[in-house]
Amino acid sequence: MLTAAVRLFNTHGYDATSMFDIAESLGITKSTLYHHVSGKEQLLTMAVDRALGALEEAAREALDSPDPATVRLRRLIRRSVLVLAERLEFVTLLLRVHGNTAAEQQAVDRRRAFDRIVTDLVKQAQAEGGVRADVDAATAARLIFGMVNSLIEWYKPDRGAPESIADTVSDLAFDGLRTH
Amino acid sequence: MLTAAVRLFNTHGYDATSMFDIAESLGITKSTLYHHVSGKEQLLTMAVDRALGALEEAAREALDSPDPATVRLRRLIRRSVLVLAERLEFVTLLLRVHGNTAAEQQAVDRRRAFDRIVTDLVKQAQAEGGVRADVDAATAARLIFGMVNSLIEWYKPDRGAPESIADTVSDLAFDGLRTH
DNA sequence: CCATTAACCGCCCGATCGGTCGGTAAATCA
DNA sequence: TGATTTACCGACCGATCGGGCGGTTAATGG
Repeated sequence: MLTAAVRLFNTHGYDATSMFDIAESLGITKSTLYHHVSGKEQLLTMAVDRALGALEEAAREALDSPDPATVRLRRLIRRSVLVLAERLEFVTLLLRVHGNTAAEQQAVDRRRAFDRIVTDLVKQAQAEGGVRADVDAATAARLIFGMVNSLIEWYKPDRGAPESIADTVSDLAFDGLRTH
Repeated sequence: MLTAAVRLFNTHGYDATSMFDIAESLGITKSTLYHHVSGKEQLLTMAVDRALGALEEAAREALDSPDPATVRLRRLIRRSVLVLAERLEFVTLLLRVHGNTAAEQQAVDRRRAFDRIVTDLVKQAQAEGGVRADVDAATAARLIFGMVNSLIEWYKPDRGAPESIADTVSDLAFDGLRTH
């Protein structure tokens, strides 16, 4: 039921998807749908929670590990790609949310907390000497995760296994396009 | 008038923005707004045209130049960042469009044509030996422009001059995070 | 100065939306 | 078996939306 809603939200947009559409895609009526969920916003909340939960666990791992920041950053990038690939539809919805309601604002705040963790990790990696120090840490963090997050625009299971995509992304993030 | 509409589309979402909202933000009535534009969809079409026009001109430059593909690719990345920064609101709207109407579908098609040009450029650069050949060209193109396109999520004029952001992006794209 | 055009407005319409309510059939449990 | 809960439905409501219509004022040009 949640997955059906998320699929419709992603293909037609959250606002453009009516509760009738969701009910119809499930072969039930709108009334029945309301018997199971409290409203449209709850569907959104549950969906973005599922995405944020996985992302936050990956971030927690990166914080708790005793390894150097550079390897923790690389691992967080890889893990994030895997989360994106595995929960593609939920993360897609999350990344399209823009804080127009209270529930959306909360999701945006949690996303920002994630971004802050990444920025701090980049800063530590720079201090360690593992990452070049001539780029602003916040900018680099945003750009690298811009790369990661772009998966929601193009990733499909037949475009490669999540693990191999994760390798490509972290390779490109650390070594760039140039031949070595 | 167009810019007012685009600003509202970006902050509240296209569907969530009513023609009344747009008219109100201009200090006119809905009737007057309809006297100047044929409808809501025309506003969207005009806005994405303004974004696609600039992007397509950058792509044309990259195609017409006699330089090696590697330098043309780098130039296209830089020019794209500049277009994103200068026409941020229009490109933001463009990148959020998902082909739900005929007009939107046309915009998506033109975006895909742009992506194809980038992929071809990466392929040529790989053939030249200027770009590593161990990553799939289409994947690399999508990831690099995922990085570029992420600007719509965070760029503000006070976060640096467009030119310096363009340098950072192309540096990161070609050389990565690693210290050299 | 008069006719035409452009800019503007108030009022209305049909459609759609999120959500509610009263009630029925089916499952569960004592 | 009888009572209670759960799943389900049709009909309805108030609000909002994109858009249209008829008419008025202001500018323009011969």
